[in-house]
Amino acid sequence: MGRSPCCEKAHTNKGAWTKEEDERLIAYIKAHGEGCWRSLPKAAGLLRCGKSCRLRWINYLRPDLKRGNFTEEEDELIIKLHSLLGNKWSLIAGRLPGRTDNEIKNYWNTHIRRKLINRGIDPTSHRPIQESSASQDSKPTQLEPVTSNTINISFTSAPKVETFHESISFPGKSEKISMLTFKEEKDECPVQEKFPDLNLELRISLPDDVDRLQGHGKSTTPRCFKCSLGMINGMECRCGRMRCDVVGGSSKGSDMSNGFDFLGLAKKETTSLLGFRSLEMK
DNA sequence: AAAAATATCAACCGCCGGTGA
DNA sequence: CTCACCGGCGGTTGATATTTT
Repeated sequence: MGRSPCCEKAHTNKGAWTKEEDERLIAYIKAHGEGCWRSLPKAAGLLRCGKSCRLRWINYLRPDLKRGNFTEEEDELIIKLHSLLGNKWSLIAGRLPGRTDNEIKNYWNTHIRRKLINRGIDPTSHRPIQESSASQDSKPTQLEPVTSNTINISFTSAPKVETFHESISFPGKSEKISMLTFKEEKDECPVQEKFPDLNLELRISLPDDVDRLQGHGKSTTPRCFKCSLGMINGMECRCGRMRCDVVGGSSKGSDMSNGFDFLGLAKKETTSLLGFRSLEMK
């Protein structure tokens, strides 16, 4: 069963907006406010799709838009936000009053990318190009096979965040997983210095076994995701019959196939990409 | 001056998550 | 729980403007 189209395409205009259409849209929103984009075109007497109206309003007609060239400060802020957030244009736009996600996205693709490349910086990973290309491709997050039995998870696009290595081994598995884990943001943060009001509210944390991290005990049993979220032994726990926080649990209880294969790490051929950032963002 | 190449950016498309019936 | 609807997002396209040859 397919989804119905957002509007009647046969009777809608497409392409550039005319001045008259703009005026109608502005007048309608001034009178009735934003909302219910689906019914707006009809109510406003526009032969446009609701999405098209929304886009036009958000990106070009809104009175609080800044327009004009980006300042050097805005450039740097965009670069820094991009290094932290990746292509989350709406989040980036949220930190630049008067700028839209579309505008920033276009500006990034046409100006900033080139600017960074000229500086010798890979615009995707925000690392020096040589280093970046040496570590495989330019995806923001990736699994890099380090040795035949070690998998390294790196978060290449967050250079300002201090990381430390952590090795995790799984019973019955020959692989050892070496993770780059986030400690906390370093005290010096140019973005915050320059923009003290900036509240990035970024918390990157995959809850993990505290004992293991602190070196207490010899637990090598991975918790299921739900347990990691503090749902130990609850209905939500999918680890199987064992307490999944039991130190050195039995092969049954610790078998990855029995538990929650978080991020698919149990797979031997782990060459797929990890959407770490998207996990955290959503 | 004209043609070709390149840059810019407004707009579209398809997908996704939230929500309510 | 499922389904449909809606708003929102990110990637991409294509028309137009500008620069280069």
